[in-house]
Amino acid sequence: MLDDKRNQIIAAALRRFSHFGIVKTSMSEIAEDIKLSKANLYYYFQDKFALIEAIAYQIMDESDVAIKQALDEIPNTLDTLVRMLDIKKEYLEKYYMLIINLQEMNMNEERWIALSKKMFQREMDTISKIFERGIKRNELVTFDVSSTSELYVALMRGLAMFCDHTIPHALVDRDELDKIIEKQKQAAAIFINGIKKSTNS
Amino acid sequence: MLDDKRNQIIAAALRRFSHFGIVKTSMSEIAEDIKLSKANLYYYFQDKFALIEAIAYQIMDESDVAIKQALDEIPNTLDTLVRMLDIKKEYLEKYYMLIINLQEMNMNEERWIALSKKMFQREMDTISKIFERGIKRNELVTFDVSSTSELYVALMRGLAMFCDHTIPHALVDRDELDKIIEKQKQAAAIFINGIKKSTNS
DNA sequence: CTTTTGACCATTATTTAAAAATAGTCAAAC
DNA sequence: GTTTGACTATTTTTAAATAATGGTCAAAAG
Repeated sequence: MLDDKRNQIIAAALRRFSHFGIVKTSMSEIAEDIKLSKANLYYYFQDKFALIEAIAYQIMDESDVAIKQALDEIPNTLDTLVRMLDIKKEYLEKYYMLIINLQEMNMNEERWIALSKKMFQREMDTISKIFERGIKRNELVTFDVSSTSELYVALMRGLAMFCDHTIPHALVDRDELDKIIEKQKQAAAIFINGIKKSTNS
Repeated sequence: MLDDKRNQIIAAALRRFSHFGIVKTSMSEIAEDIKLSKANLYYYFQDKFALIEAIAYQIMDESDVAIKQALDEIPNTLDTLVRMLDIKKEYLEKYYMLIINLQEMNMNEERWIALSKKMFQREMDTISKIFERGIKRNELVTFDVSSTSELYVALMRGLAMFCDHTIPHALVDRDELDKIIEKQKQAAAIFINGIKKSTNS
């Protein structure tokens, strides 16, 4: 079955990408891993980007499921965001090199920018949902959900990038992950407090 | 006078650094600009770093004066922070290349890291003062000023780095400066609201 | 004693050309 | 519908040669 082969390829690529990164993984290597010729791989995926894109979407879908579950289980807005940060951490650890690479790719090529924007958009949509629920639950004040969730996501990403006070250097240091998450949680708490309906201090 | 020559050198270096950047400016060029031999320049500054450091401190001091003035004129915390962002924007525009370069320098060398940390520290100290005043004025709740101002500065810097939703790429795009400041102001508003004493929504 | 300089060196950047690797194609076979 | 070996065009790596730059120093000038 066509789909099965595609998934096999995706799995092999995912393994290499998340370990060695996108650039350091060649299409031949991926093909060899599952005993295919490179030409055959290109029968299933138009080009390298298409393969990467498929993987990116798969990861996004996968983590969306986990987050949707959290949304059902946790009513409180802040707790949900905190949970979300933990989930994101899991994924970052699991697919480290891949995710890092995805973020700092040939950002002068249309398709890469489009993918990057899509990923940001998906994250924004999730946050929007959480915010909207918070408003409905009368936990948060009314505000422009779109621009605020955009700000929130940018904030969290920026915080990740600017881990210690020295180098920004796009790639998140693996060892500093815990520290980053901690800061993000602290920021989330203040942020939510800043858009919460006041109930006395 | 020794100090006069030093200032002359600093002025010349500042001109070149803020225009062409640190790396693309050679010590010979700076010397030539003010009709000195390179060897003579080294009589006044131990090495290139010492010169850069002197400039960095000068800029920090200069902007500190402007900010201190804002602190005297504006009582409200958020307004003060907004003013601060405007001041920072001015400086960033004025010394663009220099400041950008300063942030992404050989960050594996001790002295650079130290300078970078110092700059962060200075920014943190200013924010701390603003926060402390806000607490004293009974405008803000009581909180750990140190860790919170650290978070605030990191937040703002990260936001600057993560301008549009695509490339993080350490250097702030000059054209996007207005957009960035806008976002920073929005973030500052929510942040302050998040640590403000509630007065009813 | 302070300031200035030309000549000098070591190390780092830049350039260039050749070699190797890689993305992607295609006609033909299975 | 799948699979492949053989092929190209384009990037990446590599390595060597060259140029530029940071930094030193002994000696001269003021």
